[in-house]
Amino acid sequence: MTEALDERKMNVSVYVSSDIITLHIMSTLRQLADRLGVSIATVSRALNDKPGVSTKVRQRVLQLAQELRYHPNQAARSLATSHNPLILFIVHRRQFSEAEDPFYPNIVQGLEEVLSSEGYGIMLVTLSDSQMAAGPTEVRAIQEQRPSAIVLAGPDISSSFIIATATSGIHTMLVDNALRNTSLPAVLPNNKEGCQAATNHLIQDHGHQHIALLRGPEGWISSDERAAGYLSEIEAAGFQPFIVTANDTTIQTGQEAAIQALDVKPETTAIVAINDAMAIGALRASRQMGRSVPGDLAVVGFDNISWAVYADPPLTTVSVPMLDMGRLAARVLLDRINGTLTAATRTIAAAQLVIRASCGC
Amino acid sequence: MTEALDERKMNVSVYVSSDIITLHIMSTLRQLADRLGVSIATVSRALNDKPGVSTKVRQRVLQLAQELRYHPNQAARSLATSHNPLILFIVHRRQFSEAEDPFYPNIVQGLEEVLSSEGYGIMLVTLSDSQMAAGPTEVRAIQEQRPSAIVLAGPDISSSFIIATATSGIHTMLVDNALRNTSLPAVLPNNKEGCQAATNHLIQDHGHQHIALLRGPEGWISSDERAAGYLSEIEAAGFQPFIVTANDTTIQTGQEAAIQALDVKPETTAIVAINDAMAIGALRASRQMGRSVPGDLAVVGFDNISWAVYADPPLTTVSVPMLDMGRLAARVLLDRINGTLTAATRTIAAAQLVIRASCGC
DNA sequence: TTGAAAGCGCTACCAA
DNA sequence: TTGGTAGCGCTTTCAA
Repeated sequence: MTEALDERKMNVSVYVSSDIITLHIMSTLRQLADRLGVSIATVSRALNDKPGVSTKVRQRVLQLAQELRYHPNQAARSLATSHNPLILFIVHRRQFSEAEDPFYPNIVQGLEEVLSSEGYGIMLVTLSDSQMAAGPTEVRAIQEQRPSAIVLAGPDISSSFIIATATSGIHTMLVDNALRNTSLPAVLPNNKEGCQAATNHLIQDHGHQHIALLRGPEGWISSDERAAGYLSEIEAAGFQPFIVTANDTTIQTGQEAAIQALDVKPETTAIVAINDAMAIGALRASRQMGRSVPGDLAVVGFDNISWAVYADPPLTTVSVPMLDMGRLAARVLLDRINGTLTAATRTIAAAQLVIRASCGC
Repeated sequence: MTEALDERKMNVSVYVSSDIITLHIMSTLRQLADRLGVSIATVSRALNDKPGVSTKVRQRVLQLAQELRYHPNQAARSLATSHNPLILFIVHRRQFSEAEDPFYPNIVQGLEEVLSSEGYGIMLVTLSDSQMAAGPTEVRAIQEQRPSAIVLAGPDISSSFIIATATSGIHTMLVDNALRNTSLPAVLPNNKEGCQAATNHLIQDHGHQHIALLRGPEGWISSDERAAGYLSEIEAAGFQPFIVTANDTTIQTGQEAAIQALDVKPETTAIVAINDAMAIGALRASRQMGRSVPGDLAVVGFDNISWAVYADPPLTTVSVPMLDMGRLAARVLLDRINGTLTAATRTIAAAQLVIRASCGC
């Protein structure tokens, strides 16, 4: 089954596997031009919807491109235009753990959905502590790919890294994070209002007076803002705030924080957790300490992850529309890249209280 | 604060934002060569560790590259070498849902970890039903990026798409899927043995005789293999198998399947679910039907997702090392790309029974 | 050991 | 409306 193939000028790659011989032919502008008897410049214009091509020629080009399944070589295009339609999605690499959501999967999904429709790709990058410390100039993907923009996701990206990236002249935006006193575009959920709603629900609808907050590290914007929402409601009601701060926002730390809260202030009758993971930890802690939820202790979370509804009891929480946040981020990014929008933007996605059983309803 | 800058031949991009002016200079081979008084060919050789450069010159090149923070332009390199160090990670886009794990996040994490250390990037692509039907030639990312390899993840990628991709001459591998009668590399957990261990545990250690299986669609290899594991143990023990097949493997379908199982065969005392999502659904169903777990009904899952331990009761399940599967997949891929390994490989990651409370232990 | 130069496939400018 | 052509930044022959 052998055949003499002149590979030299043919742009043909031959793949041999057991008995199958497949030719994967990628056509080029040159080939289209030759077959049509026109110049590659004309073909390029036609394909890119640029003016200066007669409708007749344009149609013939489009037609043939279709037939030959022509697709431009992105590397060549990037080289010629100095523009790579690629977004880098960067997160901090957590060590030692199969984290629940290492990549904000639903946000990435939303981003991918709209970016791909505009011809952009999305590349995932995780940064170790040392890479983060070394800064963006030491991140290969940034330097070698020359992406159109960078998304920095999560509260655990150092602000020095953020600043270095943003000032390096590359479009940068933040997701689930924001930099104060800065005009960096960011998309965030409506943290404060969401947490106000949750806290208020416990106060107004259930009459709780001793409500503890379980939160993550100071400086993590979501924790800070949600805490602010909690505080404003507690103070408006004239109650004493009681806040336990953990160094991470996981089930584990939530459990520990809840135990501490109930130890220190046994009179606590309700807990607001900064996210669902911590809330689930709190559920766990209360079971462990012999308190029934919601009978002896009400618990509300934040995020509305998919497991929240299956917690025992089903978790009252504040729903964060991750998919939409991804889509929003993509839109902002595209606007920036296209220069449509130059003003600073903080995009806020609506977070909504979803009432289930853990609050006592 | 204005300054006349000749941008023409300078490779300088100017970024102006409020008061800051930052120059992001990307040096090129040409610049290194000029500063050193050597040819770009020499610089290229030195940088790429190729023979034919005196150690003296090589050192000077490396030194200067360091100073100028030189990084090669990947687009130019891809164009020149016809090789793009990029892996496409492709999944099927689920409609209408913020799926729990749209991207196998931990697998992606494992992939990224080892691929990035070898200079490869990983790009995420989701395929709609229509794109899947149209085949790989209609996927822009595949045609335009010319990636080094493609990872097709999940059981819901059509085999026609898989075959078309694999025979198109591009390195292809499967994750959490496999094609029978084919030499396509794939990485999978040890499904059958894992499910045997789980089933066997219910039989031997807990004395169950009426054990139902909740599974996903026929043809989804993980479901098939796990079901085979269940069957072999049930039959070895001389019991009657009882299998409920759902059309997806979610909490929702698990709940429905469990209800159906308990309706049809109320004598069922134990349930093996094909994954943790379905197992959590089963937990839910049994609560709903007034059966306590594990008292009236034992339940075991598969996957050991991070929430399994926090289910009520904590879920006995079979742990699948997602992170390792990603790493393994990356290794296989790199071997393929480098031509180190040409033989077909099915890589099996060890799945292990982890015993918690839902089985009755 | 070095350098010159021919591409890789495309865009964009300048002439015709 | 067209075509010719000079790059984009790099790799890789081929000569020197």
